[in-house]
Amino acid sequence: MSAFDVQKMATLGEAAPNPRPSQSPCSACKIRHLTVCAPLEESELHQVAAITHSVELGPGDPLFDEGEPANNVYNVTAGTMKVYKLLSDGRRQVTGFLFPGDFLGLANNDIYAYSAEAVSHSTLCRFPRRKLEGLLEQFPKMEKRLLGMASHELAAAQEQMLVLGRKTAKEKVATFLLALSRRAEERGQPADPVTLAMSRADIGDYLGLTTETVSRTFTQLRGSGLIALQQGGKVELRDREALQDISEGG
Amino acid sequence: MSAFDVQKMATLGEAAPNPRPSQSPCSACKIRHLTVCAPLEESELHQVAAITHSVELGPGDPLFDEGEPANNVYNVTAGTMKVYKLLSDGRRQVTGFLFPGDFLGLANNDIYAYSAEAVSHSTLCRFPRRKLEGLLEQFPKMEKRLLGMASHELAAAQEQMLVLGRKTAKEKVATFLLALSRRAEERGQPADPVTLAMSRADIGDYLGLTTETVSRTFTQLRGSGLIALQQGGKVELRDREALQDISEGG
DNA sequence: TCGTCCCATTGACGTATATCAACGCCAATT
DNA sequence: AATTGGCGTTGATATACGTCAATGGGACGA
Repeated sequence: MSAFDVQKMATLGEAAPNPRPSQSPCSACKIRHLTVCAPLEESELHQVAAITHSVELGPGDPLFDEGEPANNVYNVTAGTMKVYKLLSDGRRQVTGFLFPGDFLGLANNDIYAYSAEAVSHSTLCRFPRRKLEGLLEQFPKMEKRLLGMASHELAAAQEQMLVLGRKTAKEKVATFLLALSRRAEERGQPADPVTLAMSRADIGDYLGLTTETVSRTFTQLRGSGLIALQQGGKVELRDREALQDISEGG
Repeated sequence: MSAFDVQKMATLGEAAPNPRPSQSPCSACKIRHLTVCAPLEESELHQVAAITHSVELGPGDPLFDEGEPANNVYNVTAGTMKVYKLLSDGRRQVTGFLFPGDFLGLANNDIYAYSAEAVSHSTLCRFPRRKLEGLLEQFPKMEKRLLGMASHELAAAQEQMLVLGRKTAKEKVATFLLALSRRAEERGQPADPVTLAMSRADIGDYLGLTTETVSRTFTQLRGSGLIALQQGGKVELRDREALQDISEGG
């Protein structure tokens, strides 16, 4: 068992102190590409760079846990993260997967409402909350940008409620694959084959299914020729139109 | 599917003209109490009043439909609204119930992502989007307030994902009743008995259940002495602690 | 090279909830 | 008073998905 795993188990068992992920100041060069910074002028970027730090996480590393004081917000710059909520008996709901450009850690009270953990090796840009607030005061356009991102997330959350509450397993998986493909495309990555960085268990916890049902549904879609499972967790979408029809309940 | 449902779907099928709800300018007196206006000075309120109109809806009246151009945002001032999304075959997911103080109509592209309809007789304050944007430019603290409200909604949406994806029918209903009670309390209304303005079908579509299962679950909770069903859709919470335990999966 | 562990897959079986159907209540209408 | 329609409740049955269990493969360390 690796040192990493020991650390993780301790975190789960007792309220362990936060892991100490590697950190270094964010370079202005990278800051420029952060989604929240899009509206800023070149001359304003260094003020953002002054308050940020880079964080690096390996697969399975926690970033923060539900209930912790929300001292930071983060922008994903590389890798894949997942955010989730737990019930006391261990049932888990993954509320989202996060990719480069995505934002996390906004909390309306001062406590994180969910836990965040790396799915694959990831890097993030950390904004101390207090300092960020000063920045937002200074740059209302940055605040406007944040509002836009929050609205976007809210719409995604409502869409996911429809998935969780009213779609069948097959429809859920088809919806998931297409959404993942679209998001990959948005980031300029290949939309087909889609890379599934996360495990079947994670997908199940995202879609309100068990790993077994997810697996069976993949098998079923493969049997119908709609997808093909490749090496390295890649999924080829062989018939997007049919998947689209299924995802809409057609 | 009942005749009622068919009729409703027909309304959606053809791009029906918007209902023409009764409208009148919002008085500054009421504006003052709008949640978005909380941060504003007395002297600033009349500028808000200048752009708003009051809208009145009866039970079942639509406010807007998913896919329509999002020309307005609204603040509920009285009554109960519901917002929902539909699948092509009529399956419905209610993504939220809205009470006085709640905001709706924020859309990050220019299209409503969901439909909104009155549950009970309701009044709302309408903000034309373009004019509101000017106002937000002028009052950054109003924008900050909006961001706070959006964050709050986002947290609620994530909580609801946990409910939809991972809770049993009994846990769902217990969670729902407690949440409704808390929200009534926040608005200064009696937390017990809770008034259920919405039908069993609406509750089912909110919790990812059928009306029958909702009904049976109420019956079951009543049988255990945890709730009592009163006249007028009121529910007495006779054992909040037990309900709380159930809602958390204990 | 061989275990070990984790993960994905597959099978057999169980069950929570959906579906289909009937009934009663209440309010509105005639 | 009789009729109608919407809504909530209850019962019988069906089924999609969960649960439990076994197997196999790839990554990793001894």
